[in-house]
Amino acid sequence: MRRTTIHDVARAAGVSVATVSKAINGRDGVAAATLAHVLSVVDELGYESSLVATSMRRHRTNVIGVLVAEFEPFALQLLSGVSTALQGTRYDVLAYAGSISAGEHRGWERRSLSRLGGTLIDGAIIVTPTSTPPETSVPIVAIDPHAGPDGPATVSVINLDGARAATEHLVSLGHRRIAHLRGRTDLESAQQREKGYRSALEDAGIRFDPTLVADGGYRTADSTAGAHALLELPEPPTAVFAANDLSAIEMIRVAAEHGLRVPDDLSVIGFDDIPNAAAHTPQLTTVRQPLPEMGAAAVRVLLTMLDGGEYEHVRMPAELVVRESTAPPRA
Amino acid sequence: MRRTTIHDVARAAGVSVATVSKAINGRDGVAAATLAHVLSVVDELGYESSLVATSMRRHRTNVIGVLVAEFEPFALQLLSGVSTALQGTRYDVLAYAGSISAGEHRGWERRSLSRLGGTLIDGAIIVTPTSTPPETSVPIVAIDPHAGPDGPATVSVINLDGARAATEHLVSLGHRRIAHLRGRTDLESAQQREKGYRSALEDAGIRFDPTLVADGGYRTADSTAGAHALLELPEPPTAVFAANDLSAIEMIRVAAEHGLRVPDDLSVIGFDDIPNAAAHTPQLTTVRQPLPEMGAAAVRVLLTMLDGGEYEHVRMPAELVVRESTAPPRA
DNA sequence: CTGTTAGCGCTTTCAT
DNA sequence: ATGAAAGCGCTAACAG
Repeated sequence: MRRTTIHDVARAAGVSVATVSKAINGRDGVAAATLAHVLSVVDELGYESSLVATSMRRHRTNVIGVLVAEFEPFALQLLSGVSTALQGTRYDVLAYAGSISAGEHRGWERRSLSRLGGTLIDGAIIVTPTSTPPETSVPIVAIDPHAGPDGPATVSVINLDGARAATEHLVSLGHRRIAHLRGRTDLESAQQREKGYRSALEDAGIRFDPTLVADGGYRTADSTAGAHALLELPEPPTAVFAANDLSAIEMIRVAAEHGLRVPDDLSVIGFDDIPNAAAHTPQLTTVRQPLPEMGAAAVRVLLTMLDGGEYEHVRMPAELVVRESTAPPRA
Repeated sequence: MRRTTIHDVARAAGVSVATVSKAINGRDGVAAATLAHVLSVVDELGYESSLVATSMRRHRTNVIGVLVAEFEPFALQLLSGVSTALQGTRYDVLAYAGSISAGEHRGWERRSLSRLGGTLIDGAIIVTPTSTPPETSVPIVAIDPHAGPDGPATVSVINLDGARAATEHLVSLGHRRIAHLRGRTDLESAQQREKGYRSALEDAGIRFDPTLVADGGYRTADSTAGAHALLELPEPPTAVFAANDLSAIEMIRVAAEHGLRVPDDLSVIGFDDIPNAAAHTPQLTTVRQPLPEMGAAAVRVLLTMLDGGEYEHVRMPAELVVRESTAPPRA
C-alpha cells in the first residue's frame, strides 16, 4: 500500500501538482473554485503532505527536536515539560533517542544533530550531551550541559548549591562518614555536585576522604560496582550522597544485598526527584530539579533564538526534599 | 551555518558523490585506497547523512516511530519500554506528538502517520488512537486501541478483569454507592472498564445507577467537571472507580475542594499505576498495567511484522495494587 | 572501479 | 490563474 502523494491528489483533481501545493499552503494565485475543489479532493483522499519531502524543499518544518541518549526518567520528565510548553505554538515535538542502535554512547548528540538538523527539525533541545555541540545548522539549547567550554544556550539547575544542601542535610543528621556516588564526570552537573559535596564537608570540618568517592555515572547499571565498593570499604560510610536518583535507588538495592537497611543502617540521598523517588520504598530523600519547568525554559529560550533573539543561560534553583531514606546514624 | 552534505565530502575528497555514498554504505565497487580516503574525509568533516534525504531515496530508515497524542505519563512509560526493548536492535526510536500544533485532537494519528509513514519511519507504534488506523504504508501496532473494528495488531491489558477487580475491591470494603469516572469512551479500554464496573456491581447485587457515571476522558482537565458532578449529587457516592490514575488524582483534588478527605470520607481507585500513583499523597490504590512490558510487546510484534511475519493481538493481565486511597466507608 | 543520471515528494520561481 | 521545470540531499541503476 503506497502512501497518497501530491501527485495522486493532482491527478484526482485534474490539476497540476503545483496548484495542489499552492492550495494546501494557502498561497495565492489559485481561483476560489479550484481551491475549494482541490481541498475537497485532499479531504476525500485523506492526504497529508510528507514531512520528509516538505522538509527537504522548504527549510522549515515547525518541529522541535528533543535529542536524548535514551529515554530514562530524567529525559522523560523534561520531555513532558517541553511538550506542555509547546502547546498552542505552531511547533510539534519530536523526541529522538539516537544512541540506541549506534551502540556507541559517546557523541550521540552530534550524530543525531547531523542526521536531523537542517532538515526535519528547526531547532533542538539536547539532554545531557557528551560534548559541547559544535556550531550547527539549527539553534540548540542544552539541558544539563557538558562541562566543556560553554556552548551557546543552556538550562540547568544550580548544582553546586543543591549538592551542598544534600550534604549539609546528612551532616546535620550527625553523619561524618559521608560517601559520594558520583555522576557522569564529563557533565558539568556531576562536577559541580562533587564540588558541592566537598565544600560542604569542608565547611563542616570533615576531612575529605577520596576513598569515599565512587563512580555511578548517573545510570543504574553503572552504579552497581561503585555501590558495592563503598560498602565493602574497611570503614564503610554511614551515609551516601548519590549524584542522582537512579544511582541512589541502586545504592539502596545494593545495600539490601549487604544486609543493610535504609535509613536505619545507611542514609541515602539522591538528586533529581524523578517520579520514582517518591514512589520508592523507602521514599527517597533527594534534591529536586524542576524538570518540567526546565523543559519549558528550554522551549522559551529556543523559540527566542528561532525568532532571531539572543541565547541565554538559564539557572534554576534546586530544592532539598526530605523523605524517608535519611536518618541519624546508628549510635 | 549550512550542514555538511555529501557534496562537501565529495568535493573535499576529490571524488563523485556516488563514490562517497558507496563508501559510506559499504557497497562494493570502491577501491580500498579510495574507501579509506573517503572515510577519513567523512570523519574529518564530521559528516552524517541526512536522515531525511536518505529516507526519501531508500525506503528504509531503521527508525521506529512512537506516535502519541501528547506526552502524558501513560505514553511516557510505554515509550520507556519501547526504547529499552529496541536496545541492541538496529532500530532507533523517534517519538512524535502530532496533535500539539494541530489543536484538533481527533484524527491526530492519521495525520502523524501520513506525515511520517512511508518515509522517515519503518513502522509505528500508536498509543491510544482516536480511530482504527486505515491500511497504511507501514506496519503499525496500536496500544490501547480504538474501539472500532479490529485493526491489525494491538497490545492491551485485559481491561474488563482489571475493572472488575477494582470494583470488587471497593465492594469488599463495604461500599455500595460506587461511582465511575469513565475514560475516553471511543477507546475499547474505557468501554471495557465501564463494562467490568457494571458487571462487578451486578455480581454484588448492587443496582446500577446511571447518575453515578460521569465523564473523565482519561485526562486531568476533562475530569474536573465530572468529579464535581459526582460529589454534588443529592446522594453522593462513598467510593469512586476512576478510569485512570490521572482522573483518580483529579478526583481526589476535587474531593478536597469539597472538604472531603481520601480515604476517610471517600475512597478512590485508579487504573494504570503511572509512577505518580505511588508518589501521590495519599498513595493511590490502582490497577496496574505493565506499561514497559506492553511497550516491549509492541516492539516484538512490530519487528515480527517488519520481518514479514504475522500480526498479533497481545493481551496482558492487569493487577490490583492496594495502597492508601481506599478504605471502608464511614459508619 | 568510478562517474553520470534519474528520481524519491514536495515547493517555488518562471513562463504561459 | 495555471503548469513546467528545477532542485532540496541522497542512492541506485547504468555507462564508461
